[in-house]
Amino acid sequence: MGNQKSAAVGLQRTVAENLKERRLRLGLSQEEFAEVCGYHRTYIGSIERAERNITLSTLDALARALNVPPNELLRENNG
Amino acid sequence: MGNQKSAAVGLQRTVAENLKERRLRLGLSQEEFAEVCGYHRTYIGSIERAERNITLSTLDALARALNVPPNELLRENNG
DNA sequence: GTGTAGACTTTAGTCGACT
DNA sequence: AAGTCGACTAAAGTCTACA
Repeated sequence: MGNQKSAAVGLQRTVAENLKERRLRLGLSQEEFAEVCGYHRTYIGSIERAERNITLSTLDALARALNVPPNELLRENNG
Repeated sequence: MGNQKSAAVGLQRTVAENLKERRLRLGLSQEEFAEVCGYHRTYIGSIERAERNITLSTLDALARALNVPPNELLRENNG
């Protein structure tokens, strides 16, 4: 077997879906949510479009703002 | 409340502990494991020392090499 | 209220050499 | 077999302006 490096687009999509769903559940716009977690509006948008390969610290900040454990954002909701 | 940005050292430690434990369980050295997942030996070492704020793609690569779901590496093992 | 594009700054990730 | 120190390249993250 070769190495295991990948683009991890799947994980990006999972985070994107979970983020959007939970943000809307809180009744927040991207703009409002961005302010809560301290990121720029356009950056939050690009994460929700699964364009971003975010770091642990960003994942943590999103999770805190959503009031969920970080690993929750990586959970696939097939149901 | 202000924004939610953080250094996420807690998450880094969680990943570090899970990675080391599972790598050892597979009977692999850092060097051997590094080759499996396609990263440099010194980089894997620094992740295990919780010095690194890794991205989703790296988390994914580590998880694949360990044959566990990515969110497993973010799970705190207090028990 | 969101998407896109671009220029910019910071940091993740690479690697060799020595301990 | 693992840690540390750099120097380097690639990409994360910031922000403004316009659609």
